[in-house]
This record gives sequence, structure tokens and C-alpha cells, in this order.
Amino acid sequence: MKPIASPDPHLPESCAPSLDLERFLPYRLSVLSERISGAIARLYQERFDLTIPEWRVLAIIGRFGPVTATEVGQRTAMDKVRVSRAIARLVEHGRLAQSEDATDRRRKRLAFTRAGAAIYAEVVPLARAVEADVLASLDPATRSALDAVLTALEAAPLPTAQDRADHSP
Amino acid sequence: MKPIASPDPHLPESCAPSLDLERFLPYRLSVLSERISGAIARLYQERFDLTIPEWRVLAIIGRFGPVTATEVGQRTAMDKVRVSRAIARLVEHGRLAQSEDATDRRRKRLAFTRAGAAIYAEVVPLARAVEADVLASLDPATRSALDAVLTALEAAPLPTAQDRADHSP
DNA sequence: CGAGAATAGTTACAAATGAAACCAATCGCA
DNA sequence: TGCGATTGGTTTCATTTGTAACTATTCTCG
Repeated sequence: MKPIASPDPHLPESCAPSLDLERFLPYRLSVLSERISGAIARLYQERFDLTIPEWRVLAIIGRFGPVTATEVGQRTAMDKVRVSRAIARLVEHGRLAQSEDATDRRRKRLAFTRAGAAIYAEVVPLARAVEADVLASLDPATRSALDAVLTALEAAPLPTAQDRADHSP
Repeated sequence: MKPIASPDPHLPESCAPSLDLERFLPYRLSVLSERISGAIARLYQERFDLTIPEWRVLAIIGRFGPVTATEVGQRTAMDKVRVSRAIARLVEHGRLAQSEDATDRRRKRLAFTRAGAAIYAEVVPLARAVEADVLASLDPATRSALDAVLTALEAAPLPTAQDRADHSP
């Protein structure tokens, strides 16, 4: 792995100031998220055969009680297909029960089965513990800045395709 | 969408303190990352037909010059399959040129073609601009805390499966 | 009422991804 | 040397995911 003189590799040097990926916010977020979510996911995947979308559904039902698929979607930033599939799997595994919504027969109300509630009760402390571990490794100042940073980023407006459609010569 | 009294949905209330997903660090990171990376990705996807893995490869070559696939992998936190495929597509599209490495015939050295360099030169300012927009929406204190927070999180140790294998009754 | 628009949720199909198997070339060392 | 282990990179297969089309039900308003 020895650096070799380049023959003529079309260097863009002059015009483009060469971006440093490791400092690039979206990249950092992506890697970080993949690392942390991935680690936790692997944890409850192995233990409970639970995927991330499934865990999110459980989390919503655990917090808000019986809900519809649409409501889950709104609260989890997942699209309806992903939600639908997570629910299907949870039902298959006997962790959720669907009941007809009397007032609207398109909807299905989702509630824990006993098994689902049991898993939820096991997963929550596990999740909390992992998060606590991560937070514990931050020094107090950083830890207290964390929430503000995330909240601010969450509120940040994002460019849409049109925004930057063409403002160039 | 009217909340209805639950028949008997196995509420775990007592034992599990009901975790709030919206405050849960891994969830927040995941949604945030998806939102920001997604927005940017859509931007250069539409304009240049460039995927995120491809953009990462370009970024590494733009910064470090001709490299091998393995090196790209090390610098981008992507596994070799993903790197391999990104490179294959870039080569197909005439954006990268592969040349045999004289000292090790397994390796292929990757360099921009003229077209690749041109795209890189266009994408970098675009990426920078989007990042700048996001950062600009943070107040100075938060913005200055951002880097420290990310750096700390990146350094945080993560639980492996064994770590939490069994420390229970 | 009743036809068309909207909504809840599922299905179908294509593209992205990851794990493991796989080739080929190189290294390590007896 | 030369043979087994290692490394660079690709291919295969199963899983995941997203887009778009689809079904069924409810809403809207003439």
C-alpha cells in the first residue's frame, strides 16, 4: 500500500477545495447513527429477534397505548410500508393483536399481546442502559450540550431540490 | 382517529417506565441522519445520478488522490462490498479509471477521469453549501458545541453483544 | 342519495444492502 | 523454493427498503 506518483489523474485541485469527508456533517451523522443504532439493534435482534422498525412500533404502543398503523407512522418517522411490515411481523410472532376499529373499518387498532408487553418490558431497560452508557462516556459539559445540539439540528430547515434548482450561470 | 378506551391491551405500565422514543438518542440520531443525508443525497442523485456510496468514493479520491478500494473502505466506514459496487458503477459511468497496480496485481488504483473530476468539482461546493445552510440555522453557542458533541459521541465506546450477554438473575 | 376524492393499509416489483462464499495474487516462513 | 495463510476484490444469495400501484372504506358535497 505504497503511494505512487500519479500518471495524470485529472486532479481538480484548483477549482474544488477538496472536501474533508471526516469533517462533513452529514457523513458524521450517518456513520454515528449507523454505529450506535447498529450496535443496539444487534443487541435486541439477537435476544428477541426484533428489528429496528419493530422495536419502534413497540415503543410507540408502550408509550401511547393502542394505536393505528398510521399513528405509528406519524410518530416514528417511518413510511407506511415499513410500518405495515413491522406490524405484520409482530403480529405473526404473536406480539401484537389487531382488533377492528368499530368506527372505521379500514383501521386496525394495535395492542400488545401478553408476550408483546413482556418483550417491551425487557427491551426498554436494555435500551435505556445502553443509552446511559453512551452518555456516561461524555463529560458533563458535552453531555449537557447534546440535547440542545440535537434539538437545533432537528429544527434546521433543509434544502429541497427546487431550492437549489438553478442559481448558477 | 378518535382515542377509544382499551379493552385490555396488556399494559406493561408498572414494570417498564415507558420510554419516550422522541428523546431516545439512537432514534434521534437515526432520524436526523436520514433527514439530512437524505436531503443532500436526493440533491445530487437528481443532478448527477450519484448515490451516497459513490459520492463518498469521489470525496476520498478528491481529497487523497488515486487510492485502492481497500483504502476507500477504511476511510469511509463502508464495507468492501458496498465500496466495490460503488466503484463499479462509477467506472461504468466513465467517472473513474482503474489502472493496474504494478507492485500488486490484486489491487487496482482508482483515479478520476476528466468527467469524474468535473462532477467532483461541482458536487463539493453544493455539499458545502447545504452544510453551511444547516449550520447557519444554529445559534453560535450551539454551533460551536456541535463539533465537540459529535467528536465525543464518535469516541464513545459501544456495548457489544457479550458486554451485556448476561448480568441478570 | 351518490359519484368522485381522499384515506387506511397491503401488495408487487425493483433497487440497495450485508453475510458468506469465492477467485486470484501475495506473503510468511519452514 | 513452495505450500498454507492472508489479503484485495468480486459474485451469489437472502433480506431490507422504497416507489408505485392496488383494494377497501370513508368522506365530501352537488
